[in-house]
Amino acid sequence: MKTAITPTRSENFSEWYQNLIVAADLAENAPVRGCMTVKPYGWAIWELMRDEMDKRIKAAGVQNANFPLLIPIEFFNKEAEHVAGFAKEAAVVTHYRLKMIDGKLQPDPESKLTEPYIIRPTSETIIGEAMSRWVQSYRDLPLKLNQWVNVMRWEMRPRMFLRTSEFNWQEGHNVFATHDEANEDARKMHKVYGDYMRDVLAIPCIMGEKTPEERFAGADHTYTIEQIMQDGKALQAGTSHDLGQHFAKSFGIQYLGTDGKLTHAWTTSWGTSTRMMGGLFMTHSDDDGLVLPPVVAPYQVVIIPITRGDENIDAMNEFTTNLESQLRDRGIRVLTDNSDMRAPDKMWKWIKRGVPLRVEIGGREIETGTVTMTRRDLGKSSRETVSVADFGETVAAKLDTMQHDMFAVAAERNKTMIHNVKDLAELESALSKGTIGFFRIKYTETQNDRFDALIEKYKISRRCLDDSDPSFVFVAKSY
RNA sequence: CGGGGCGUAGCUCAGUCUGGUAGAGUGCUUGCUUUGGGAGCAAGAUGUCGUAGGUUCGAAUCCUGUCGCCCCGACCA
Repeated sequence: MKTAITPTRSENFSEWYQNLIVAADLAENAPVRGCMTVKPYGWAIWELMRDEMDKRIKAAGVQNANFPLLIPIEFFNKEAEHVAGFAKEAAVVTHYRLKMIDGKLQPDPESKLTEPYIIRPTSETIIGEAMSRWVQSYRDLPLKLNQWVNVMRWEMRPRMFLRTSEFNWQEGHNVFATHDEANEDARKMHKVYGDYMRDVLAIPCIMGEKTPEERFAGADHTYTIEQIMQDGKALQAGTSHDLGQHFAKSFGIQYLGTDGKLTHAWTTSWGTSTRMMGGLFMTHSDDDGLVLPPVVAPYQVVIIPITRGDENIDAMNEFTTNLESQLRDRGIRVLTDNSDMRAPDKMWKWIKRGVPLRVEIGGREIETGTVTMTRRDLGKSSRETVSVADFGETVAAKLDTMQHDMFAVAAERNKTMIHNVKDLAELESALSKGTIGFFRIKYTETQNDRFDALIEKYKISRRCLDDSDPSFVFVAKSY
């Protein structure tokens, strides 16, 4: 059978993924190394994802703000572990103007900055500096801030959406009076992320704490959301950190308590990025292209008029206008594709872009007052004809069902991707046989040289501890 | 940053070994016939052969430099 994307997932997953991005018109590689240009269709998906996440962040009592793109190097120096984590991938701004030298525009040597700036890879430091001034008294706490910005990390091996040198994200930074509150907050935002993945992106996740080996540079605890891709690899889709007092001490974030004593505060930070889009695409899509859960589909329904040139265009327009308004009244995003492409080409275009429901309208439907529709996730076999009178209600119900079905299908697949292994021997045996997915093993089994050798040999890593029993750890290959 | 591969039409690539006026498929444009899961025929347009230099009567082709991309490592929120 001919598929819209070649190679197929089973033939070559990573090439399939790259071709998917092109076929669905999501993004392209930018002229700047490691960076991508997100195209309108891709960005429309991001906007829906972002708006939904923003709503949930605000519901958690967080306010949005905006901090500078450039961070003084000295700020990075203040937290030793943090510097070590990001120094190797920092882009540095050293000059502030250009000059024509030998017919070429070059940084003007005269404009060299005495103190260079780093383009933010994350903003703990510059926000920490602000917090040290904003937090004076216990009355200023808790302080909860978030920003939606782009950041830059000089990646050696970029992959669209999954790892790009520049990416967009939200980073939340909260301050509390006590460690208990801070830790509770880190866990709370972790849960916000997990709920979001399930309800909005229809992606089942493994949620848990990072082991000390894998936690964020400068954190006491890192809580992660790990997704399982169709090829069994892990994707870290969001993290929430309990930063202890590290940044508070480095930046002097202190408050005067009711006891009249000056105490260092406790901070958290938590982020999700455009990487989530990569996870969304890799989780649900198939060999014919993108499959989007209705909640984040720019067009939830596309109406495709099938014309032969001999029908009454006015009747057709009247018919589709009625259908559109039925959907708009229910807040459903709909597009009628009146472009002059041939009908089969339109079909494939919207299949590749993952539109949840395709509606076909031709002379047959107009005559009988019916509508024919097909679900993207189930394909041709789900083609069904309903009466115009029930259209809006049927569509709303189908979109809702589809959102849940997509989660269920992914959850079912995840089950087959998680393997319990009792010791290293069993783990190695599975890996050597090419078993894909996550392996659940006693954490203590991974505390030795033999496990380190397996990491080296099979490119695996500890993804996170099992939330239901933290003496177990999940191990997998990752993106 | 190491190892390998590749830069030729919008896209995928042939042509390079063996130097001699730039090619195919697809897409695009136009027309007719078509149209319910990727239509057919016909006509047409499209290039600084990544880039800079060298060798040569002559370079996509040979030589040197350089830039970029992909894959595999190393590195990594």
